[in-house]
Amino acid sequence: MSFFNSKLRYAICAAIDLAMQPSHDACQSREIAVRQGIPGPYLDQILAALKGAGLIRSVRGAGGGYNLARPADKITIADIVRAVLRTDRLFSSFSEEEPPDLNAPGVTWIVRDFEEQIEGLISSRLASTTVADLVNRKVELDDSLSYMPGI
Amino acid sequence: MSFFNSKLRYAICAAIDLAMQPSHDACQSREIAVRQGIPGPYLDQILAALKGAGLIRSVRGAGGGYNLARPADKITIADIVRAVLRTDRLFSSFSEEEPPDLNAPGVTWIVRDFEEQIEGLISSRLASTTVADLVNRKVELDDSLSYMPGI
DNA sequence: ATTAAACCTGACTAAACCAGTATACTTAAT
DNA sequence: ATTAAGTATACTGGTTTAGTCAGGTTTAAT
Repeated sequence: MSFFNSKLRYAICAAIDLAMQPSHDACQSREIAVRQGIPGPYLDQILAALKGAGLIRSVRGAGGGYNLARPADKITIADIVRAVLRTDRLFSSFSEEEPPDLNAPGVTWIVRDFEEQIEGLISSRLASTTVADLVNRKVELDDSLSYMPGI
Repeated sequence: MSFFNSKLRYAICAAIDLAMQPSHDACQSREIAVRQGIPGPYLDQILAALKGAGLIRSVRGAGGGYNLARPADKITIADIVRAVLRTDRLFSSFSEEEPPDLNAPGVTWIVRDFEEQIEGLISSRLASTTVADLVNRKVELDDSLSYMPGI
């Protein structure tokens, strides 16, 4: 079991890739695909989803490409997940639709309630992490690895 | 997207159901299935998985049935998930096998690393919640709902 | 000894989902 | 007009999900 699927991972990678490019020049999907090792046509689908959610902008035609639609610190991972899933909530909520049976919340209800607590945990982490955070993390790691004192 | 699948939910329900029965009398799978609304033959598979992991014990033959193998506060939800998944780790680990490339941890690595942080969050919650906790939660809710002051 | 109630095993299946491919089309710059 | 780029949608092989089903074994009660 792993938490993200490949589509989600690709989408996040693509967003980070765009965030790391010098701004204002549009990035072609082909370049992103090569840099990040994502199958070209599959990436196109993913970029379409990101665009549909307004996270990236595109310029069509020759010399066109993609750009982030907002600063990287205004795009959360939760935004990306929602975009790829084409939904406006991360998890299908249950307790709102099915309030506990008065006098007898079934065992099932208890389990779903617990499940939603975990989902809440996940959601808040996804919503509090931005693309910029991940870019920073990469830069930090790059620095700490290339500067090796004593070598 | 929802976090548990139905098999997992059924397994947790079954464990709670067993925990709520007066101890020492074995519980038949049929009874559990009816009480919790779980398809009979499917529940059998699930109980087999729980038994395989040593979480429940069974007594065969007429008048037989199932019991928790340990006190409910010694069985965590993580135990149940591992049992149903028939694996000994909740999530497939990545960073142990693939350390970051020295001089250049790829974007992919950063994403997987983030993913594992989330997985850690989930794991610790699953491991710190026991079947007894969920039983208690049910009892609390039952009480607070049946005692309605002013009615 | 027989029987019925229970658990055990493994094969099977329809539907959905995943991870892509493939194809045809639109748009814009040269 | 040509070409390089994004857009849209259909398709496909493989896997997973959510079960079902048939048959076998064990045990307790009669």
